[in-house]
Amino acid sequence: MKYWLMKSEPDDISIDDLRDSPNKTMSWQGIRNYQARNFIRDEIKVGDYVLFYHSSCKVPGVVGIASVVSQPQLDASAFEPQSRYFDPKSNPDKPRWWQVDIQFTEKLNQSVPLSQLKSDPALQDMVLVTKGARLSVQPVTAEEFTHIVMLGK
DNA sequence: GCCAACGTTGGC
DNA sequence: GCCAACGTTGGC
Repeated sequence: MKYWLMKSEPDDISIDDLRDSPNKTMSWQGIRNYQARNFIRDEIKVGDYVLFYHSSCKVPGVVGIASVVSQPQLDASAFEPQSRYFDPKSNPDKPRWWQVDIQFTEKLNQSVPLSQLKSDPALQDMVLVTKGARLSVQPVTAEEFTHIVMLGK
């Protein structure tokens, strides 16, 4: 089982939006970065654990836990001209972008802000802290995952 | 709103 | 294949 961190802008989709979705599940559409796409397409498996991260907001940080509940699927929003995620270079014969479904598990009792992640000696090797500042889907170690969840209790 | 960091594009 | 120009992300 693997562990991931996924970012979302809460003004767009927040942890509460995920919790309030049908079956507490959403298709994670709109990934338009190749490195993130490769993780989604090639490495993510059903049952993997996800730290849900709020970015581009007042207090960025980890706010909850989710899990992966589908195999990778084509991201059909790339084919829809009216979609904000439309990509004319992707088409069903030559798909470029992929998605998975994720399901709400729980909201942390207290969110763990980026400032805390950055200052915690146990988390200095996190992709988020080192080089992944702009990567919207990134791997997390089991130790990092457990540690962050503990901080949020 | 600014801007640093980084990714992508495209000319050569 | 290099690299300049440009676009995007995301913290502050």
